[in-house]
Amino acid sequence: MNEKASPTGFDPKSYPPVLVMVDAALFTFHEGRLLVLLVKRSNHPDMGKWSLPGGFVDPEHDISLEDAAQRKLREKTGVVPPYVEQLMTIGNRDRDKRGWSLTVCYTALIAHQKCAPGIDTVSDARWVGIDEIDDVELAFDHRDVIAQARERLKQKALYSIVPAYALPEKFTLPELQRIHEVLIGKALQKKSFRRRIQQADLLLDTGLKRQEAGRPAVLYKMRARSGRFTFVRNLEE
Amino acid sequence: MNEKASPTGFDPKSYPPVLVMVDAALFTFHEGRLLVLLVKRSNHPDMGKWSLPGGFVDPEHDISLEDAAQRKLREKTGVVPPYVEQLMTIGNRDRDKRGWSLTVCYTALIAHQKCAPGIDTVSDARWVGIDEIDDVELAFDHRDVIAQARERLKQKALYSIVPAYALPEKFTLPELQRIHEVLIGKALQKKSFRRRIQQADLLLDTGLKRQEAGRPAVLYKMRARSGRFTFVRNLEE
DNA sequence: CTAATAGTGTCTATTAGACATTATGTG
DNA sequence: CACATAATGTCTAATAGACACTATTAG
Repeated sequence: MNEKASPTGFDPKSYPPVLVMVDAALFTFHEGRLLVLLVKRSNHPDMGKWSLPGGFVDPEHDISLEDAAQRKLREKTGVVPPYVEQLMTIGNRDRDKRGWSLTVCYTALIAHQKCAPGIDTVSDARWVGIDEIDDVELAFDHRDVIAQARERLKQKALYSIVPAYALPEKFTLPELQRIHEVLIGKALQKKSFRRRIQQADLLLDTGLKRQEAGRPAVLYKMRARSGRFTFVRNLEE
Repeated sequence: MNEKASPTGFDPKSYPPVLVMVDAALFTFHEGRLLVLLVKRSNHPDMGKWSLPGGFVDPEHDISLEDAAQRKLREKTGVVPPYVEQLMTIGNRDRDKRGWSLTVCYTALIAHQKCAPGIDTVSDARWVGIDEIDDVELAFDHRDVIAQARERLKQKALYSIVPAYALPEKFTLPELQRIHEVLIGKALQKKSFRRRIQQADLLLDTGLKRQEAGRPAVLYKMRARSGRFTFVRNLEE
């Protein structure tokens, strides 16, 4: 219906260009809080506001969207997070005043300590507690993206142990339960939480323990495919 | 890090263009079979092969991606399906020989009879049984898209009644169970299936019945928010 | 010893699976 | 009546919630 002009078929380049970006909501868990990484915009539009790490896809260097997203994350954190999953794509006429714009958004998780140590000392990137995000001026529609990413993570906390990727490689069950509780927004039964994980055999006992106060806790690490495992029965919200 | 050239900041238009498309895997259920709508490509590349309904986003006319997807679907079926959900976005250097290309893919569901009656008589669009898809020459990476859409629908069949959107507005519980069984790929317990739906109060008794052979079945329709409801406990695969 | 935290035992409640049984239509 | 399909009754099995209990460290 749109193909009327050229007889040799249709020339895609006759369309005005679309601005194509990738953005990533990178979460981590530190000192009992869920944090998201923000970077300060140094260019128009929305200069000076905070935004998710991301930017334009570079067709000359990026092989794929995943590639582009990983590159943006590596530029900000120094490493590629162990969990990167496509969240959704937003594209419309009005989200960027430079033109019709589209962003492919990713959710990513990483251990706090694995990030470039620079992050906390550099002024153009910072971790923000998810509950303080309302006080931050965010660029574009990134507030919506963060909200959606958080909602998806909450769902995953109900039926998987994906949130473990926001912890160090070795972690304790109380730590894992804690991040699930923060995501779900309610206290969980210790017994239920542990039972299902142990029954599904998702974690490997490292033989090490961590002690802070009271009885030392066993340090576990994830088994190979545990990130993809889903329980048939969810925890209750 | 990429912003080095222009002093006034960064010009997105200095990047080579990305081809931006939307594609939709539209499913329906008819005579016990899950069908997907394919259209024959009339242009290069992949001319003559079958593809998902879709095409280039038109920044001058499409307000948003959802808008573009709905437009493409309306062009092929005459109506906008009652269920359209973003599936995923694929973008890379090699999927389209015309250049770096990106497609935002949607999963859609519709009642078979609600489509333009033309579909079955027109040669450039046809419903294909999902199990016969291996025998069809498909354009681009659309085979992957269909596989992913199907997998996601299967998951939804395990924890929701979203598949009901592939049925007419009024449908019977045996019909709904049938499409769930096809998606999940296994027979379900009638009692379990009905019990959970009735307990969650997802359907409305229309007072009508449908009879084919044996006892007439009650015709139901979906309640307002039933499509978003999720059971806490899944059916087993 | 107490305080603190990790981890277990065990009972109940919910709900899916299995499968027999009853209900309601046609011819 | 027989047949076909719809719908229900009822038992079992699996597993999450609740919460009391035991275990292991520090001081």
